[in-house]
Amino acid sequence: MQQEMQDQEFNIKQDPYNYMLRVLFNRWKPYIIRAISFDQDAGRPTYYSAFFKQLPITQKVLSQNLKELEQDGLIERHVLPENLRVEYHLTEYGSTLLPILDAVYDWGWHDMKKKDIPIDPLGEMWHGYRKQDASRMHQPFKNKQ
Amino acid sequence: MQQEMQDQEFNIKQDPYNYMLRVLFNRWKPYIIRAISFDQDAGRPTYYSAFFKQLPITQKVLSQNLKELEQDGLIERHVLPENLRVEYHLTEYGSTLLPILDAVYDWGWHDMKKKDIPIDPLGEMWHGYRKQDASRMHQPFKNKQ
DNA sequence: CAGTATCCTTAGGGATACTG
DNA sequence: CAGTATCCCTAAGGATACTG
Repeated sequence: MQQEMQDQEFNIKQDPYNYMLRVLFNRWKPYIIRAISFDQDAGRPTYYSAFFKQLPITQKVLSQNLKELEQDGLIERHVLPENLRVEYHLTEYGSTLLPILDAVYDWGWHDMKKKDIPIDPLGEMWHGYRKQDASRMHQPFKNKQ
Repeated sequence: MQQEMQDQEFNIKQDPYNYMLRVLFNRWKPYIIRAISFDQDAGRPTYYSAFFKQLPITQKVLSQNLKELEQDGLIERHVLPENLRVEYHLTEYGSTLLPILDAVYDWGWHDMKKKDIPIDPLGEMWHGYRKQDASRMHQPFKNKQ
């Protein structure tokens, strides 16, 4: 019985850390979730087009990530037929990730400060590390100027 | 003065989330830190060769990650000249990441359970989700059978 | 407006061999 | 024993064009 146990190796594909790399810790998901959460706090939904006003992400990558986040139960997608817009909301389940994201951001923020690495001010606003300035926070990245 | 603020875009390279993707959330670092922490709890150091008994990682990738972790102040490297071995320890600073890693693992573990995704038992032992079995936990991955 | 579809680039990691 | 050095490969993301 010990033998049948021993012929197993660690399978990273079935481990929660690796799983979380797919579910949450990729290049854009923390920012997408943060953007939705930020709008939610302000009492408004997040439209598909709104992400581009905050994040230099392409449509392909955004759509991919939104689809995965929806399939994983972290966000909800609502189509408004009258004007062809689509709203995104954080689910309650998805919001259970916010404390983790906060802890990660905070650790990183302090480490960067400690090491004198410059920190992006927009991200700081989203996280309350800098006074919020609406005129900057929704300034489009594209069609700038 | 508002103008000079507005002509800035979000620079992901200077944001803590992205920074943490390099510092901590890559394929192997959570496991490396976990392995050292596990040995530390058991009162012993972690030798370079010991990682290969737990993780299917290559020497190149392990060395790379250990070097970064050391440069980032998360682990310490001690050479024992008498027998040419090298020990690795978690620094106090590095151990401040453990609560975050635990929270990430736990969220992922519960999510996988909820969705009936099989979870690797070795990782569960390292995290106390399964009774520890020393005979399995240090079974080499390489030269198996 | 909110997406697909295609093509391309690159960074991270894997395999293997070699070294002080 | 504890690493480098090379070469290779894939998966994630970027650029651009098109669509209901």
